[in-house]
Amino acid sequence: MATIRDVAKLSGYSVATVSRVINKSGYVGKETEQRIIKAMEEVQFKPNMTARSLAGKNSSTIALMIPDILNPFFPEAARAVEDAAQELGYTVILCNTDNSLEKELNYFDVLINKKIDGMIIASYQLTNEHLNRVRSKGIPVVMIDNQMITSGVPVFVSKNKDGGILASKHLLEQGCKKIAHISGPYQLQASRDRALGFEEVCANQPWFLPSLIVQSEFNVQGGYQAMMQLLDRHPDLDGVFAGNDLIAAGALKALYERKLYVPDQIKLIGFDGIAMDMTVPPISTVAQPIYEIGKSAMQHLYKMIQGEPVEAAIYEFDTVLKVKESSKQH
Amino acid sequence: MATIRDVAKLSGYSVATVSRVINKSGYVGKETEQRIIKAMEEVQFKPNMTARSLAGKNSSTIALMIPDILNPFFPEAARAVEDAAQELGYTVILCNTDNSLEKELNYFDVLINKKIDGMIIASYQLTNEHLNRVRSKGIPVVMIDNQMITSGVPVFVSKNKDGGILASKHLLEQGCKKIAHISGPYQLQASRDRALGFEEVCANQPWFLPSLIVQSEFNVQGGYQAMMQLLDRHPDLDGVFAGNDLIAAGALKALYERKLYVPDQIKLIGFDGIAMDMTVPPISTVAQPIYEIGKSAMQHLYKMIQGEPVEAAIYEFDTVLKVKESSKQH
DNA sequence: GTGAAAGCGCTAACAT
DNA sequence: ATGTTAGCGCTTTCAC
Repeated sequence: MATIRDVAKLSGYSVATVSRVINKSGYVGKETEQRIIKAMEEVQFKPNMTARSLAGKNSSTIALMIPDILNPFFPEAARAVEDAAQELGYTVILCNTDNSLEKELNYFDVLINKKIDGMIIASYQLTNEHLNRVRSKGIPVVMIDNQMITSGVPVFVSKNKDGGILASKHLLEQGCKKIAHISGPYQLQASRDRALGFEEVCANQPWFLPSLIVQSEFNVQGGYQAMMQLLDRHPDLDGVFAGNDLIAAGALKALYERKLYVPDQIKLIGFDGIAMDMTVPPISTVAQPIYEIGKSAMQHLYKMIQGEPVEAAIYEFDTVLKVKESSKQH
Repeated sequence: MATIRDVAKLSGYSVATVSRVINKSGYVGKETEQRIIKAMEEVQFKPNMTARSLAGKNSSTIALMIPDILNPFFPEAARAVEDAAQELGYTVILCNTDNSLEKELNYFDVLINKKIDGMIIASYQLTNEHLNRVRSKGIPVVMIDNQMITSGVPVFVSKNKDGGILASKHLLEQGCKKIAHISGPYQLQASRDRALGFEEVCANQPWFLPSLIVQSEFNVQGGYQAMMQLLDRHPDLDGVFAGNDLIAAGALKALYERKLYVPDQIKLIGFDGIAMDMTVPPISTVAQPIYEIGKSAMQHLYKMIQGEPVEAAIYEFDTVLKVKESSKQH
C-alpha cells in the first residue's frame, strides 16, 4: 500500500503539502495540487484511516446502538443510518445490546477507546449519567426511537402521542364500541406517549376502563399473551390498538385462536409501519418515517462531529395512518 | 485517558515491559507483572485500539457484509456474529449492500484501508476474483448462507438439499398429492440446493411437472406473486414448499386471497426458521441453526486471524423440521 | 528479565 | 506556498 511519503517522493513535494491536498486544508499552488493528485492516482494512494485517526483526526466511524435487532423496526433504522453514513464517508459499528444495561455500558468503554466519532443510540435503560460518560469524552451523541427526559441530547422520534390519537380515532370511526390498548413497556417514553394518545381519545368514552390498557414487551409473544388476558377481562372488545406491529401480530394470533374474526368482529391496528407485511389479514398501522428518522439522525450527528453548532432539540416526525384489511369496515 | 507511559511511570518499569504484560508476550518477572497490573488498574488503563492497530497489531474489528438486512434471517445471523465477536474482543462493522455489487466492491476498499482484521460475507454476486481483492491483502474471509463454487474460502451453510428433501417429504407424508416449489433466486447455490431436494423427492412422482417450480425473490411480495402464478397454472395444488419463510408468508397471502384454506385445502412449508412468527396460521418451516452458523463463522474467522491453520472447507449444518399449523393434517 | 529506541502513516504546528 | 519535524500510543527488535 502506497503511503503519503510515496506520493511525496513521486511528486517531488513534501508530505505536508501532500497532506494539505488530501485534507484540502491550507494553501496549495494550483499546479502543485494537480501534480500531487496525479501522483496519488499513479500509486493508487488511499489514506490509512488508522494512522489518520491516531494523528488526531477522526476515525470516520460511528456506532449504532440498538436494543433488539430482531425487532424489524431496528434493521430498518439501521439501514437508513448506514446509507446516510456511507454517503458521508462513515462506517457504522453495530451494537446490539439485547436490552442489557451491562452490554450498553461495556460497549461505551470499547467504543471510546476505538475513538469513534459519534453514536446513535436507541435505548430503554440508559440515563443521563451514563450518556455523559461518552459525551464527556467529546463524543457527540444523538438518540432515536425513545427520548430521555431532559437529556440535552438531540432526539429523533415520531409524534407518538399524535400517532396514538390517529390509531384510536380511526378505530372509533370504523365503528368500534369498545377499544383496548396493548402498550409497549412503560419505561419507554414512546410507549407512554402512544398510550397517552389512546387515553386522550378514549378516556371520556362511556365504556372506558383503565383495565383496557395492558402492557407488553415489543414482540409477538407478548402481544399474544396480552391479547388473551384482555379477552378474558373484556370479552366484548371490538377494537384493539397495539403498541407496535409485532404486538399487533401477536394479538392477531390470539384473536384467531379465540375465533374472533378480524376485522369483522374485532378491528386491529398496530404501530411502526414495518416494511415486512407478513400477516393475513394485513394489519393496519400508524407508520413512522423510519428511514427518514435514521437518515436525519445520522446527518445531524455528522454536523455535530463537524463542530457545527446545533440545537439539542427534540426532532419530531409525523406519523401516517396506513389502513389495511385488519381495520376495514365490512 | 491513561496511556501506556502513565502505567510505566507509575509502576517504575518501561513501556516495553508494560506492553509485554498487556500482550502476554515475552518474559516478565512474576513480581513485575503484579505491580504493573496493579498500576494499570490504578489509572484505569485501557489500551488505545487505534494506536495498537497502527503499530501493526490488529484492529479488533471485523466486517459483516449482508445483502438484505430487512430479511429477518440476516439480523438473526448478525446477532450471533456480534455476540461471538464481542466475546472475542471484536467489534463488528455492519455492511448492508442491498444486493448491489457496486456497494460491495466499494465497501471492500473502505474496509481494507480501515485495516479490518477479517470479513464475514453473505453475498449473491461476489465472485472469486472479487474476494481475492481482499484476501490478497491478507484479510481472512469466511462466507455464510451461500457458497461460491471453488472459492477456497471457508463456508458456513445449512444442508440445503437435505432441508429441501425434509420439507418435500413432509408434505407428501401429510397426504399432499401435488406439490409446488417456490424457489429463491437461482443465482444462489442455496436456492438451487433446496430446489434439488424438492426434485429428488418429487421428480419421479406421476404428477410432477417442471412448471411446478417457480422462482421468486426472497421476500413477501415475491412469494405472493409466485403463488398467484402457480395457482393459475395448477389450480389443483395441495402443497407448497417455499424457498424461505418470507416467500411462504407471501404465498399464504395469495392462498388466503384465493380462498384456499391452509392447511385444510393446501399445506404450506417454508425454510429458514426465523424467530419472528407473525402469521396465522403459523407456518411450518425447515429451520436452519442460524445462531450457530453465525457464531461458528465468527469463531472460525477468529482462528484464521490468529494465524491458526484451518481448513477452507464447507461446513454444513443440519436443518430441523418444525411442524406448525400450516402443514398439519386435519 | 528489562529497557532504549525505532517505527506504524498521518496531521499540524512552526519555519522558511 | 511549501518544507521540517514533533508527536498520536503502541509494538517490537535489539541491546544489556
